[in-house]
Amino acid sequence: MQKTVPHAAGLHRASLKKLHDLDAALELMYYGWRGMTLSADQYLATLGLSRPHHRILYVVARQPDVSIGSLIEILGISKQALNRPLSLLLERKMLTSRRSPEQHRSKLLRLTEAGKRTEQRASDYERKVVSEAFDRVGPRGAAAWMAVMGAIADSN
Amino acid sequence: MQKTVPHAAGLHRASLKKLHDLDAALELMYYGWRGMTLSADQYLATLGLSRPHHRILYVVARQPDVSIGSLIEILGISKQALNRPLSLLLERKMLTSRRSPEQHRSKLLRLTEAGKRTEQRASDYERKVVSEAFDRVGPRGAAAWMAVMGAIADSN
DNA sequence: TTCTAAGGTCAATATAGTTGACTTGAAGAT
DNA sequence: ATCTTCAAGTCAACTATATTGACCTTAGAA
Repeated sequence: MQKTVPHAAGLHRASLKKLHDLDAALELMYYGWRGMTLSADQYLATLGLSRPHHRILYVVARQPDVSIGSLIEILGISKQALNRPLSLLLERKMLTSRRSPEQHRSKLLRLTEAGKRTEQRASDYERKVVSEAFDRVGPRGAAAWMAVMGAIADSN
Repeated sequence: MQKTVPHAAGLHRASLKKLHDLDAALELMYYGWRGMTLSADQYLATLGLSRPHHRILYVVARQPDVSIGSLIEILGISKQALNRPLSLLLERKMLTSRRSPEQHRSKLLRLTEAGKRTEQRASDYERKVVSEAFDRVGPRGAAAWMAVMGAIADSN
Protein backbone atom coordinates (compact mmCIF):
# COMPACT_ATOMS: atom_id res chain seq x y z
CA MET A 1 0.00 0.00 0.00
CA GLN A 2 1.12 3.51 -0.67
CA LYS A 3 2.01 5.98 2.00
CA THR A 4 -0.12 9.07 2.42
CA VAL A 5 0.97 11.62 -0.16
CA PRO A 6 3.70 13.80 1.36
CA HIS A 7 2.95 17.26 2.47
CA ALA A 8 3.41 19.32 -0.72
CA ALA A 9 5.47 21.98 0.98
CA GLY A 10 4.56 25.64 0.75
CA LEU A 11 1.89 25.10 -1.80
CA HIS A 12 -0.01 28.26 -1.09
CA ARG A 13 2.60 30.76 -2.29
CA ALA A 14 2.84 32.87 0.83
CA SER A 15 2.61 36.58 0.10
CA LEU A 16 5.68 37.90 1.82
CA LYS A 17 6.72 41.51 1.92
CA LYS A 18 9.22 42.20 -0.87
CA LEU A 19 12.49 43.62 0.39
CA HIS A 20 13.99 43.79 -3.09
CA ASP A 21 12.86 44.17 -6.63
CA LEU A 22 13.85 40.65 -7.53
CA ASP A 23 12.37 38.89 -4.51
CA ALA A 24 9.30 38.02 -6.53
CA ALA A 25 11.54 36.32 -9.07
CA LEU A 26 13.30 34.24 -6.39
CA GLU A 27 9.98 33.08 -5.01
CA LEU A 28 8.66 32.30 -8.47
CA MET A 29 11.65 30.07 -9.15
CA TYR A 30 10.92 28.14 -5.96
CA TYR A 31 7.20 27.79 -6.55
CA GLY A 32 7.71 27.24 -10.27
CA TRP A 33 9.93 24.24 -9.67
CA ARG A 34 7.41 22.86 -7.20
CA GLY A 35 4.51 23.61 -9.50
CA MET A 36 6.09 21.85 -12.44
CA THR A 37 7.00 18.69 -10.56
CA LEU A 38 4.07 18.35 -8.18
CA SER A 39 1.61 16.44 -10.35
CA ALA A 40 4.35 14.23 -11.79
CA ASP A 41 5.55 13.40 -8.29
CA GLN A 42 2.04 12.53 -7.22
CA TYR A 43 1.69 10.20 -10.18
CA LEU A 44 5.06 8.60 -9.47
CA ALA A 45 4.13 8.15 -5.82
CA THR A 46 1.16 5.99 -6.84
CA LEU A 47 3.73 3.62 -8.37
CA GLY A 48 6.02 3.77 -5.36
CA LEU A 49 8.53 5.79 -7.37
CA SER A 50 9.97 9.24 -6.87
CA ARG A 51 12.12 11.95 -8.46
CA PRO A 52 15.37 9.97 -8.73
CA HIS A 53 13.55 7.14 -10.48
CA HIS A 54 12.05 9.60 -12.92
CA ARG A 55 15.42 11.19 -13.57
CA ILE A 56 16.85 7.78 -14.45
CA LEU A 57 13.92 6.94 -16.72
CA TYR A 58 14.11 10.37 -18.35
CA VAL A 59 17.78 10.06 -19.19
CA VAL A 60 17.61 6.45 -20.40
CA ALA A 61 14.62 7.33 -22.61
CA ARG A 62 16.73 10.00 -24.31
CA GLN A 63 19.95 8.06 -24.41
CA PRO A 64 19.18 4.39 -25.00
CA ASP A 65 22.04 1.96 -24.35
CA VAL A 66 23.59 4.40 -21.95
CA SER A 67 26.14 2.74 -19.66
CA ILE A 68 25.89 2.88 -15.90
CA GLY A 69 29.02 4.95 -15.73
CA SER A 70 27.64 7.55 -18.13
CA LEU A 71 24.37 7.62 -16.26
CA ILE A 72 26.24 8.37 -13.06
CA GLU A 73 28.01 11.25 -14.74
CA ILE A 74 24.86 12.67 -16.30
CA LEU A 75 22.89 12.48 -13.07
CA GLY A 76 25.84 13.72 -11.04
CA ILE A 77 25.42 11.21 -8.22
CA SER A 78 27.58 8.40 -6.89
CA LYS A 79 27.14 4.84 -8.05
CA GLN A 80 26.05 3.92 -4.55
CA ALA A 81 23.32 6.54 -4.68
CA LEU A 82 22.28 5.32 -8.12
CA ASN A 83 22.21 1.70 -7.02
CA ARG A 84 18.97 1.70 -5.04
CA PRO A 85 16.63 3.40 -7.51
CA LEU A 86 18.27 1.65 -10.46
CA SER A 87 17.88 -1.78 -8.88
CA LEU A 88 14.23 -1.05 -8.17
CA LEU A 89 13.60 -0.08 -11.78
CA LEU A 90 15.30 -3.25 -13.02
CA GLU A 91 13.37 -5.36 -10.53
CA ARG A 92 10.13 -3.73 -11.66
CA LYS A 93 11.14 -4.44 -15.26
CA MET A 94 11.04 -0.81 -16.28
CA LEU A 95 14.64 -1.09 -17.43
CA THR A 96 16.72 -3.79 -19.04
CA SER A 97 20.43 -4.13 -18.63
CA ARG A 98 22.63 -6.14 -20.95
CA ARG A 99 26.28 -6.45 -21.77
CA SER A 100 27.25 -4.77 -24.96
CA PRO A 101 26.86 -7.01 -28.05
CA GLU A 102 30.66 -7.13 -28.40
CA GLN A 103 30.75 -8.52 -24.87
CA HIS A 104 32.07 -5.29 -23.54
CA ARG A 105 32.70 -4.59 -19.89
CA SER A 106 29.94 -2.06 -19.52
CA LYS A 107 26.26 -2.68 -19.28
CA LEU A 108 23.78 -0.94 -21.49
CA LEU A 109 20.47 0.28 -20.16
CA ARG A 110 17.22 0.52 -22.04
CA LEU A 111 13.62 1.17 -21.14
CA THR A 112 11.09 -1.62 -21.42
CA GLU A 113 7.63 -0.80 -22.71
CA ALA A 114 6.48 -0.37 -19.11
CA GLY A 115 9.40 1.93 -18.46
CA LYS A 116 8.63 3.99 -21.54
CA ARG A 117 5.01 4.30 -20.50
CA THR A 118 5.89 5.45 -17.00
CA GLU A 119 8.54 7.88 -18.19
CA GLN A 120 6.15 9.31 -20.71
CA ARG A 121 3.29 9.75 -18.29
CA ALA A 122 5.42 11.36 -15.62
CA SER A 123 7.09 13.69 -18.11
CA ASP A 124 3.70 14.43 -19.66
CA TYR A 125 2.51 15.86 -16.35
CA GLU A 126 5.46 18.20 -16.35
CA ARG A 127 5.12 19.12 -20.01
CA LYS A 128 1.43 19.79 -19.56
CA VAL A 129 2.14 22.34 -16.84
CA VAL A 130 4.78 24.08 -18.93
CA SER A 131 2.70 23.90 -22.07
CA GLU A 132 -0.31 25.59 -20.47
CA ALA A 133 1.91 28.32 -19.11
CA PHE A 134 3.48 28.85 -22.54
CA ASP A 135 0.05 29.07 -24.11
CA ARG A 136 -0.78 32.02 -21.93
CA VAL A 137 2.20 34.08 -23.04
CA GLY A 138 2.54 33.10 -26.68
CA PRO A 139 5.65 31.97 -28.55
CA ARG A 140 7.62 35.16 -27.91
CA GLY A 141 7.02 34.86 -24.17
CA ALA A 142 7.97 31.21 -24.25
CA ALA A 143 11.17 32.04 -26.09
CA ALA A 144 11.98 34.72 -23.55
CA TRP A 145 11.41 32.25 -20.71
CA MET A 146 13.77 29.78 -22.35
CA ALA A 147 16.39 32.49 -22.84
CA VAL A 148 16.21 33.59 -19.21
CA MET A 149 16.38 30.04 -17.91
CA GLY A 150 19.29 29.25 -20.20
CA ALA A 151 21.19 32.25 -18.90
CA ILE A 152 20.47 31.26 -15.31
CA ALA A 153 21.40 27.64 -15.92
CA ASP A 154 24.71 28.63 -17.48
CA SER A 155 25.59 31.24 -14.90
CA ASN A 156 28.10 29.03 -13.09
CA MET B 1 36.03 22.82 9.70
CA GLN B 2 33.70 22.62 6.75
CA LYS B 3 33.02 19.49 4.85
CA THR B 4 34.19 19.28 1.25
CA VAL B 5 31.68 21.09 -0.91
CA PRO B 6 29.08 18.58 -2.11
CA HIS B 7 29.12 17.34 -5.61
CA ALA B 8 27.06 19.96 -7.47
CA ALA B 9 24.94 17.41 -9.25
CA GLY B 10 24.58 17.42 -13.00
CA LEU B 11 26.33 20.71 -13.39
CA HIS B 12 27.33 20.22 -16.97
CA ARG B 13 23.88 20.30 -18.54
CA ALA B 14 24.00 17.02 -20.36
CA SER B 15 22.87 17.31 -23.95
CA LEU B 16 20.25 14.62 -24.20
CA LYS B 17 18.26 13.79 -27.27
CA LYS B 18 14.92 15.60 -27.19
CA LEU B 19 11.95 13.27 -27.46
CA HIS B 20 9.44 16.09 -27.22
CA ASP B 21 9.22 19.73 -28.05
CA LEU B 22 9.10 20.73 -24.41
CA ASP B 23 11.92 18.52 -23.15
CA ALA B 24 14.30 21.45 -23.37
CA ALA B 25 11.97 23.42 -21.09
CA LEU B 26 11.87 20.62 -18.50
CA GLU B 27 15.64 20.45 -18.44
CA LEU B 28 15.96 24.21 -18.22
CA MET B 29 13.72 24.25 -15.17
CA TYR B 30 15.97 21.69 -13.50
CA TYR B 31 19.23 23.40 -14.37
CA GLY B 32 17.74 26.83 -13.78
CA TRP B 33 16.82 25.99 -10.20
CA ARG B 34 20.30 24.58 -9.67
CA GLY B 35 21.94 27.53 -11.34
CA MET B 36 20.10 30.05 -9.25
CA THR B 37 20.80 28.39 -5.92
CA LEU B 38 24.30 27.06 -6.48
CA SER B 39 26.38 30.07 -5.50
CA ALA B 40 24.09 30.90 -2.57
CA ASP B 41 24.36 27.32 -1.32
CA GLN B 42 28.13 27.46 -1.58
CA TYR B 43 28.19 30.66 0.46
CA LEU B 44 25.82 29.18 3.05
CA ALA B 45 27.97 26.06 3.27
CA THR B 46 30.95 28.15 4.35
CA LEU B 47 28.84 29.13 7.37
CA GLY B 48 27.68 25.59 8.03
CA LEU B 49 24.20 26.53 6.84
CA SER B 50 22.04 25.20 4.05
CA ARG B 51 18.82 25.73 2.12
CA PRO B 52 16.38 25.26 5.02
CA HIS B 53 18.29 27.81 7.09
CA HIS B 54 18.13 30.26 4.22
CA ARG B 55 14.43 29.69 3.77
CA ILE B 56 13.85 30.51 7.43
CA LEU B 57 16.02 33.64 7.25
CA TYR B 58 14.33 34.71 4.03
CA VAL B 59 10.84 34.45 5.47
CA VAL B 60 11.64 36.08 8.80
CA ALA B 61 13.37 38.95 6.97
CA ARG B 62 10.17 39.62 5.09
CA GLN B 63 7.77 38.98 7.94
CA PRO B 64 9.38 40.20 11.16
CA ASP B 65 7.71 39.02 14.38
CA VAL B 66 6.36 35.98 12.61
CA SER B 67 5.26 33.25 15.03
CA ILE B 68 6.65 29.76 14.90
CA GLY B 69 3.27 28.42 13.90
CA SER B 70 3.01 30.80 10.94
CA LEU B 71 6.54 29.99 9.90
CA ILE B 72 5.66 26.31 9.84
CA GLU B 73 2.69 27.06 7.62
CA ILE B 74 4.62 29.31 5.26
CA LEU B 75 7.48 26.86 4.88
CA GLY B 76 5.13 23.91 4.67
CA ILE B 77 7.16 21.67 6.96
CA SER B 78 6.46 20.04 10.31
CA LYS B 79 7.49 21.68 13.55
CA GLN B 80 9.90 18.83 14.15
CA ALA B 81 11.54 19.48 10.80
CA LEU B 82 11.70 23.18 11.59
CA ASN B 83 13.17 22.58 15.01
CA ARG B 84 16.74 21.70 14.04
CA PRO B 85 17.56 24.53 11.66
CA LEU B 86 15.63 27.03 13.77
CA SER B 87 17.51 26.05 16.93
CA LEU B 88 20.80 26.39 15.12
CA LEU B 89 19.93 29.88 13.91
CA LEU B 90 18.92 30.91 17.43
CA GLU B 91 22.07 29.39 18.87
CA ARG B 92 24.16 31.23 16.28
CA LYS B 93 22.31 34.43 17.21
CA MET B 94 21.01 35.01 13.72
CA LEU B 95 17.47 35.04 15.08
CA THR B 96 15.88 36.27 18.27
CA SER B 97 12.75 34.79 19.76
CA ARG B 98 10.62 36.56 22.34
CA ARG B 99 7.16 36.26 23.75
CA SER B 100 4.79 38.82 22.41
CA PRO B 101 4.84 42.10 24.39
CA GLU B 102 1.37 41.31 25.73
CA GLN B 103 2.80 38.07 27.12
CA HIS B 104 1.08 36.10 24.46
CA ARG B 105 1.38 32.38 23.98
CA SER B 106 3.27 32.59 20.74
CA LYS B 107 6.87 33.50 20.20
CA LEU B 108 7.90 36.14 17.74
CA LEU B 109 10.95 35.72 15.56
CA ARG B 110 13.22 38.44 14.29
CA LEU B 111 16.55 38.59 12.55
CA THR B 112 19.56 39.93 14.38
CA GLU B 113 22.01 42.09 12.48
CA ALA B 114 24.09 38.98 11.80
CA GLY B 115 20.99 37.22 10.56
CA LYS B 116 20.09 40.10 8.28
CA ARG B 117 23.59 40.16 6.88
CA THR B 118 23.59 36.46 6.13
CA GLU B 119 20.11 36.50 4.63
CA GLN B 120 21.04 39.42 2.46
CA ARG B 121 24.26 37.93 1.20
CA ALA B 122 22.74 34.57 0.41
CA SER B 123 19.76 36.15 -1.36
CA ASP B 124 22.09 38.53 -3.16
CA TYR B 125 23.81 35.58 -4.80
CA GLU B 126 20.47 34.41 -6.11
CA ARG B 127 19.32 37.86 -7.16
CA LYS B 128 22.59 38.45 -8.97
CA VAL B 129 22.08 35.35 -11.09
CA VAL B 130 18.52 36.32 -11.95
CA SER B 131 19.42 39.93 -12.54
CA GLU B 132 22.13 39.10 -15.04
CA ALA B 133 19.78 36.80 -16.89
CA PHE B 134 17.10 39.50 -16.98
CA ASP B 135 19.61 42.00 -18.33
CA ARG B 136 20.17 39.80 -21.33
CA VAL B 137 16.54 39.70 -22.36
CA GLY B 138 15.33 43.17 -21.41
CA PRO B 139 12.28 44.17 -19.41
CA ARG B 140 9.77 42.55 -21.74
CA GLY B 141 11.60 39.25 -21.58
CA ALA B 142 11.81 39.50 -17.82
CA ALA B 143 8.09 40.18 -17.61
CA ALA B 144 7.39 37.18 -19.82
CA TRP B 145 9.55 35.00 -17.60
CA MET B 146 7.62 36.16 -14.55
CA ALA B 147 4.32 35.49 -16.28
CA VAL B 148 5.33 31.97 -17.29
CA MET B 149 6.65 31.15 -13.83
CA GLY B 150 3.53 32.55 -12.21
CA ALA B 151 1.36 30.38 -14.41
CA ILE B 152 3.45 27.31 -13.62
CA ALA B 153 3.48 28.06 -9.90
CA ASP B 154 -0.29 28.43 -9.82
CA SER B 155 -1.01 25.40 -11.95
CA ASN B 156 -2.07 23.22 -9.01
C1' DT C 1 -9.36 24.74 38.11
C1' DT C 2 -9.53 22.68 34.12
C1' DC C 3 -9.32 23.13 29.17
C1' DT C 4 -7.02 24.59 25.03
C1' DA C 5 -3.46 26.39 21.94
C1' DA C 6 1.35 27.17 21.03
C1' DG C 7 5.51 25.62 21.60
C1' DG C 8 9.08 22.06 22.54
C1' DT C 9 11.08 17.44 22.72
C1' DC C 10 11.93 12.47 21.95
C1' DA C 11 11.79 8.28 19.32
C1' DA C 12 11.29 5.78 15.19
C1' DT C 13 11.18 5.85 10.33
C1' DA C 14 11.93 7.21 5.27
C1' DT C 15 14.53 9.05 1.54
C1' DA C 16 18.35 10.68 -0.80
C1' DG C 17 22.52 11.32 -0.72
C1' DT C 18 27.76 10.77 0.83
C1' DT C 19 32.69 8.08 1.47
C1' DG C 20 35.34 4.10 2.03
C1' DA C 21 36.41 -0.56 1.39
C1' DC C 22 35.79 -4.21 -0.71
C1' DT C 23 34.37 -8.14 -4.57
C1' DT C 24 33.21 -9.71 -9.26
C1' DG C 25 33.65 -10.22 -14.01
C1' DA C 26 35.41 -9.24 -18.50
C1' DA C 27 39.30 -7.45 -21.45
C1' DG C 28 43.75 -6.62 -22.52
C1' DA C 29 48.74 -7.14 -21.83
C1' DT C 30 52.93 -9.69 -20.85
C1' DA D 1 48.09 -18.65 -18.80
C1' DT D 2 48.37 -15.43 -15.46
C1' DC D 3 48.29 -10.58 -14.21
C1' DT D 4 46.36 -6.13 -14.42
C1' DT D 5 42.93 -2.91 -15.22
C1' DC D 6 38.46 -1.12 -15.28
C1' DA D 7 33.33 -1.14 -15.01
C1' DA D 8 30.10 -2.67 -12.24
C1' DG D 9 28.14 -4.25 -7.90
C1' DT D 10 27.88 -4.62 -2.86
C1' DC D 11 28.31 -3.62 2.09
C1' DA D 12 28.76 -0.66 5.96
C1' DA D 13 28.64 3.61 8.27
C1' DC D 14 27.36 8.17 8.06
C1' DT D 15 24.78 12.84 7.13
C1' DA D 16 20.90 15.72 6.15
C1' DT D 17 16.23 16.59 5.63
C1' DA D 18 12.13 15.26 6.11
C1' DT D 19 8.05 12.50 8.08
C1' DT D 20 4.44 10.56 12.29
C1' DG D 21 3.28 9.74 16.69
C1' DA D 22 3.53 10.52 21.48
C1' DC D 23 4.17 13.28 25.04
C1' DC D 24 5.29 17.45 28.04
C1' DT D 25 5.26 22.49 29.21
C1' DT D 26 3.59 26.97 29.30
C1' DA D 27 0.26 30.36 29.53
C1' DG D 28 -4.09 32.35 28.60
C1' DA D 29 -9.25 31.47 28.72
C1' DA D 30 -13.52 29.38 30.35
